[in-house]
Amino acid sequence: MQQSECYSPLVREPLSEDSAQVLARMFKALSDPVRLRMLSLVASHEGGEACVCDISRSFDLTQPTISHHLKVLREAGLLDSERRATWVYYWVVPGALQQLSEILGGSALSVSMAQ
Amino acid sequence: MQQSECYSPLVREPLSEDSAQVLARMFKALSDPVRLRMLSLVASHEGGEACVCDISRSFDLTQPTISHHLKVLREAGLLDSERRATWVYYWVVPGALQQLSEILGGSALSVSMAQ
DNA sequence: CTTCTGTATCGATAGTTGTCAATATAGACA
DNA sequence: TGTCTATATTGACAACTATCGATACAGAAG
Repeated sequence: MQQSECYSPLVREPLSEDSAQVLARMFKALSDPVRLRMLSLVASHEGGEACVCDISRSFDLTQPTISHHLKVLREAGLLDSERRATWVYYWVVPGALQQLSEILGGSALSVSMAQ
Repeated sequence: MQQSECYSPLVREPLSEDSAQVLARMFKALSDPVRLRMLSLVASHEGGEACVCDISRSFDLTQPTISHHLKVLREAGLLDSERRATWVYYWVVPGALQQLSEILGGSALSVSMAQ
């Protein structure tokens, strides 16, 4: 199996400014420990979704702050949400994490032979 | 092949605060369009490495700013560097990108069936 | 309509960050 | 030694962000 052909986009050629812009926004959403834990909590929650009340219980932060972080994750395209009666449920946008994963790692050995 | 068994760590269970801290630092290094392009430029450069002079030529930024971004990427564990005579060369730390990739995506379908 | 609960938005503030000009450092070469 | 080039560090500043308290909004239940 050839390796030089299956590099990730990031390694195959320099990112365009536009691509970098979009990607940076997604990574920025992941650049906060609280948001990473939120995303992981939602992703690993039963049924693949969690309401804000579930999430709030896991963090020692005020409710507006929780809401703010969820908004950042939603606007980055990582979470989606829906209101059901009194509660709002969040889930991971299908494919979003895998898309980022592929951009970074692509194939297994992408960068390991650079040196 | 079963899918529910090969989820990425992030999807399998809620991240610990410590893990989130470490991960967030790496993602923060990727959260700037300039740094993403720099990383990509180095990774895709001939021989897997580039000197600062190569990098500088691709950005409309002052030299101190270039140097600052490279430092952030180095301190996040994504780039390493070495001085050779007058020039300083940077390369991607082997495995760094793939590690991040695995945490995000794990297996192919990790999140796509959440809904 | 009123009240209660869950969630979002607003406004303010302390802390962080991207950028630059100025300066310092390291090595090559006279 | 001194000078030149490549890179790093320092200091300053504007822009951004994480957080909070106060307030607004949405739906359920009286």
